[in-house]
Amino acid sequence: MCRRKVYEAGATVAYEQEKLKYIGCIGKGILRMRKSLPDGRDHIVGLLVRGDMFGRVFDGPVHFAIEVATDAEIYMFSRKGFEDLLTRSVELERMVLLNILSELDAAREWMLILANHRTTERLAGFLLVLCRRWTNIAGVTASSPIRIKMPVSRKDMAQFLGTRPESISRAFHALNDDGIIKLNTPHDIEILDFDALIDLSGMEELHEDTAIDALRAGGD
Amino acid sequence: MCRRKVYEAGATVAYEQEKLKYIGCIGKGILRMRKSLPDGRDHIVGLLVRGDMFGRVFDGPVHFAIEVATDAEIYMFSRKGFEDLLTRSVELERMVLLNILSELDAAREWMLILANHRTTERLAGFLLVLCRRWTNIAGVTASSPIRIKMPVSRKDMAQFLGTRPESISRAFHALNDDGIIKLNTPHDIEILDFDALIDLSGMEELHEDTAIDALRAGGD
DNA sequence: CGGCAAATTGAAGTATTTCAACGTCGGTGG
DNA sequence: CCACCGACGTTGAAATACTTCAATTTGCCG
Repeated sequence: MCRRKVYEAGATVAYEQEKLKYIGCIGKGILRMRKSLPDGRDHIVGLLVRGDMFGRVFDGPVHFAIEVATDAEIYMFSRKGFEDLLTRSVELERMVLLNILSELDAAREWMLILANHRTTERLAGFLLVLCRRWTNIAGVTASSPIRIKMPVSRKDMAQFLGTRPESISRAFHALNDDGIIKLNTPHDIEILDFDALIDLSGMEELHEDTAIDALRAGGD
Repeated sequence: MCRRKVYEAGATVAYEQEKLKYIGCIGKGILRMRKSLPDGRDHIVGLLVRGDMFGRVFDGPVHFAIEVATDAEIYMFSRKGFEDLLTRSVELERMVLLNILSELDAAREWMLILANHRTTERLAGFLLVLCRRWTNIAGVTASSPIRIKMPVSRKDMAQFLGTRPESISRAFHALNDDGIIKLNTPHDIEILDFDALIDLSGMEELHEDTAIDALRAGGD
């Protein structure tokens, strides 16, 4: 009932509006959720990392294309089998419910970040989410200082944050010049000042966040 | 186990990070979900209308303040009783799960709208969501043409769409001057051209949306 | 080493923010 | 009943930030 599949970066796992016959669970790697518009514009709606699931339970087609950003390992459950399993196990159904609730939280957090006016503010929020939720998963190393192996291109970040690659680049270098981050290479980034990032992003509650504190302890 | 409460516009039903002892279900009126920042900025994260619920099932505190935008009627379920009920009824738990899934969809749709660059584009998306999901609920009248009694202030819209009240005002008048909407008063708006709104917002899939078609039929 | 895609930089054009001022509406108190 | 006040919406003008387009550099892969 469960198969393991390996994908290479650039592959497409599911297309928009496709009615998937399976539920996917990410074991390794990073996937993009992409929404394409007929006029050529498109947006990255979210990223999926280890433990995240896609393919809708008890419901219609997926609304976004699922693409592989970095080589990935995915566990596929037959949709029917999975639903039967859920139906028989109340505990499992509750776990799935809690999982979806936390995805909802994450989506609302992204909305807050996207509502920031300036690109540097949105980028700050993006980096914080990367650090806080994806430590040791998405190329975030809890070293001293914290080091991020950025898993997506400037263009992907731009589409996600509602701006252009050029603006992302300028925002990165602005943070770099202010001593808030250090750009070793375009995809190798160190976080030097978490509090400055938090102030920029407007996510004040992270000043007391335990996950961030743990990183800060190593990073200062 | 279920109590009905009436609130006046401006009241606060729940504060940020409050651990609610109940689950709320909106019967009438509109509520705002607000995130306040210590530095004075704050954002509207979402609106709640009839049938929407708040207060987290099987989980932690609410992450946003819940405020009353227009006089509202709310049904309160004791949290404990509600969870027991869910535990006993598989069907009910599944309904709640589906409800949360559609909230997740809605949040991702908002993310797409917020990722638009120009204020008029984001406002167009906002108006479409109002029409499509809240017909006959949130002051949207399925007349000919469609008429919206806007339930929130320009400032609230600005905070939600990540801009300033002045820009919202200019965007409204830009749409008005282009003949896409008609501003009777600041809060009494008619939708004249759905397709133009859809093109602006980038939500192309709405060209074939049945809910929009129904409105268009009355409106053209 | 060569070629290509990604990232960066510069400069001009466009959109938004900011600050200030004005108009309108609804409610209050004289 | 009317004048006043305050909140809200609108408008204008200057400052700022972002987009756009073009050119250049960097990094990666064969």
